[in-house]
Formats: sequence, C-alpha cells, structure tokens
Amino acid sequence: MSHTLGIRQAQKQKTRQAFLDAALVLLEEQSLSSLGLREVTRAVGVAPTAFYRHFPSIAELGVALVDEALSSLHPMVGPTVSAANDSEERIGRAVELIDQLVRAFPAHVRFIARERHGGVQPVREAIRDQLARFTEEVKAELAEDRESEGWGDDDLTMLAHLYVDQMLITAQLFLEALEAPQGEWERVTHLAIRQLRLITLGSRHWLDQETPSGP
Amino acid sequence: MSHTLGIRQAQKQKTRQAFLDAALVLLEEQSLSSLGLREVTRAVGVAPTAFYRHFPSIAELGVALVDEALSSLHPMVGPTVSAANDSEERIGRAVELIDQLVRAFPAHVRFIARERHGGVQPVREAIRDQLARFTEEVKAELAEDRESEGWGDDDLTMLAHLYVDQMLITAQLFLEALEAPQGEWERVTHLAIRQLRLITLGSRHWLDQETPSGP
DNA sequence: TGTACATCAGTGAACGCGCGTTCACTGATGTAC
DNA sequence: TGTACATCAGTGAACGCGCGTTCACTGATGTAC
Repeated sequence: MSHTLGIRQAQKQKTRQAFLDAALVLLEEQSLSSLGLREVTRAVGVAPTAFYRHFPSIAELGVALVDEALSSLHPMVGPTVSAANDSEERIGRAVELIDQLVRAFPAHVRFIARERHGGVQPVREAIRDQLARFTEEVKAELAEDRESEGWGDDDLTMLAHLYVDQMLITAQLFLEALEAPQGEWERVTHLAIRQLRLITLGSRHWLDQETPSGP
Repeated sequence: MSHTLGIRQAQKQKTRQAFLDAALVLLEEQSLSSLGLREVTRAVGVAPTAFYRHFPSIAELGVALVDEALSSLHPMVGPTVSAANDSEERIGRAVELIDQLVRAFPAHVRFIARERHGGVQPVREAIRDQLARFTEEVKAELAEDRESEGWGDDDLTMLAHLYVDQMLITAQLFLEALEAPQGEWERVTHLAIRQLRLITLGSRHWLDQETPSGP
C-alpha cells in the first residue's frame, strides 16, 4: 500500500547514486575506458565487491550515467523549439537552455562529449540512441510549422540534424569556456546565436532553390 | 653531403613508425587513456623498454599521431574551398574530400574523433590547435571572396567555424557508415551536401538582415 | 683502408603495485504466521 | 506484538596477472685519425 521504498531499497538506491556521483567526478579527468572499478569503490568508501551489487561492469555504470545525463532533457525540447512568435526568440531560448545546462551540470555534459566517440561501445550506443531521439523530437516540432509549407521528410530530418549538432557544438564550446578567462562565455554565446541565425536564414530560403520534392 | 639518413637513423624511424601504426590499430577499439605501453611494444614486437627510446609517454605518442593524422591535410584546404565558379561545385569537392579521407584513413579519423574530447589533455590540445588552424585557413579563403562584399571579421570567423564543424560531423557520419549496411554511405553524402547547401544559402542572405557591421 | 673509441637503439631481469574477480561470510531488513 | 526463517547489500581475504619504470647490458653503427 505504501509507495515509500523499504529501508533496504532506499539504502541501495543511495549507494547506487553515490557510485554515479563518484564516477562522474573521476571522469572529469579521464575517460570511461580507463576508469577502474576499485577507483570508484574507493571514492565511494565501500569494498570493491560492493560494486557488483549495482552494476555488472564499469561499462554498464556508463550507460546509467548516459541516462542520468540525457533522459531528463527530452521534456525541454518541445517548449524550447516551438511556440515562439519569431525565430529570434527561439534562438535565444535554445542558446539559453544550453547555457544553463552546462552551468548546472558541467560534468554530465563533459561525460557525454567525451564518451560520444569514446572507447566503450555500449555507452556510445546509448548516447547515439538518445541523440537520435532528440533529433526526432526537434524534427517533429519543425514539422508542425513547415510541413504545410511544402517541406519534405528528408529536408526536415536534415534541418533537425543541423540544429541538434549545432547545440552539441555549442555545449562543448561553453564547456571549454568554463576554464577560459573572462569574456569567453559571452563570445561563445554570440557565436552560437549568429550561427543559429544563419542556419535559420538558410532554411527560410530553402524551398526557393530546389525542385519541390519529387522525381 | 649525403641527405640519406644513416642506417641507425633510418632503423630508428622505422621502429618509431611501427609504434605509431601499432597504436592506431589498437586504438580502433579503445581510447588512448587506456592504451598500455606494454600493449604497444608487444604489438610491435620489441621489449617494453624500447618504447622510451622514441616517446617519453603514451600521451606523447598520441600527440605524434595527431600530427600524422592532420598536419598533411592543410595544403588541401585552399584548393578545396577556393577557385570554384559556383558554390555547388565547392560543396561537392568538400564532401568528396572528406569521403576520400575517411575511406583512405579510417583509423586516423576515428582517433581524432575519439580523442578530440578524450581523457588525455596534451592530445586534446594538439587536436584543438590543428582544428583552429583549419578554421583560420578556411576563413582566409572565405575572406578573399567576401571581404570586399562587406563581411566583417567576426562574421567570417563564424562562417568558417560552421563549415569546419560541419566537415567534422560529416567525417564522423562517414565513419559510422563504414560499418553500416549498404546505402548508408550515399545517405550521408546527400545529407552532408544538403546541409552545406543550406549553410551556403544562409550566408548568401547574411548581409541582408544585419546592420552593416560597426557600432 | 684500418684501427680504436664513442654513441645509442634495443635487451632482459627485476621491482613493487593496483587491478578485476571469486568466495564464504555477516548482520540488518523483510516476511509469514 | 512476537517469533522463526529468508533475503540480500555490503564485507574482507585471497588469487593470479599485467602494468610502468629502473638498471646495467650488448653489439651494431658512427666517427676521428
């Protein structure tokens, strides 16, 4: 009847979270494929063997971290991309979202950037899948505005990729700006806004220059 | 008087190259921060201690690999970006260059993609420096066409970044396409071409929508 | 060309260390009655 | 509420192994005369 976890379950969750937190700290200065099981358990303050009660391997801990870093972001795609009157407002909100994300969770963002092409296959795949979801979500939002205007499925996919990749690049630049001297953060913000502006500008003239979809 | 290397120097170079080649193979399935010194010497077929005759550490071998992968590409930037009559030809040549690069040196491209945000600082920095050079080179080519048209320095930098980042993304997609079933390669080619087309389209209308540079 | 000495790429033994994984365990929590 | 048993998160000892680095060495190549 109660939806509170039992004491045992609650403690287990707490330890599991401690593993994730400790790993994230250790991963700021190395990549997952060189992270040691004993290194993590030492940081948490438990015996090495306790690790196996939560994850079968370091790779699976990595997959859990991907989930922690990205799965909570999906609900934010819609409100950011849609419902703006002018594109300038949309662009501002998108860059602001990335700005806040990097400020609030720099270690998560660094982890995703590092392991997206890193040496651990299951983690690469988990990240790829999450990013593909983002692209689909952005595409769905774009479709609402443009499908009626004559945009084809391929073109919507193309534009969605462009926007998502641009956001990833911006996140990585913000990350580097965290360690850079004053002014770099603003520089990145302005760069990102102008790049999105140029892409949006291109999309506005896209239909002018192509045979309107079809063989 | 002779410009041939002595026997000793020639043999040393050969062994050094064997280290680079062996490391690149091993790095297809792991990242640099987990690559072992003994692992590399075993693959080359020399004693572990021989490693130190060539590199002070695995990180420095990584820096040498960055050089091998990227420094020979700079001469190709000019001919690719410039000297085309129409932008469509430029785009085709750029995508073709990346296509050929990934086909010819997949392990080098994978290494750069993986270590660009990887766990070894000196290697990250070496890659960042090389990519900054590419951006400057592209910017210089763009400037030749557009400076007279009223493009400011900031805008040229912005556009150069956009093109360079787009080429990196395309290289990474081609890399994934190597292991994907038939048709994926063509899909990536078309995606890349259309994305460059959209960016070029945006750049063509860029000056229309901004106060012509200056406070 | 021949000799005597210097250089230095690669060797092989040895070291101390931390690793991942196994196993039988303990004791607090959960459950059935 | 109380008792008897089951579960299972975390323990701690033990294992065999490969690691990076040190050191004194060897013998082919290079150099001076």
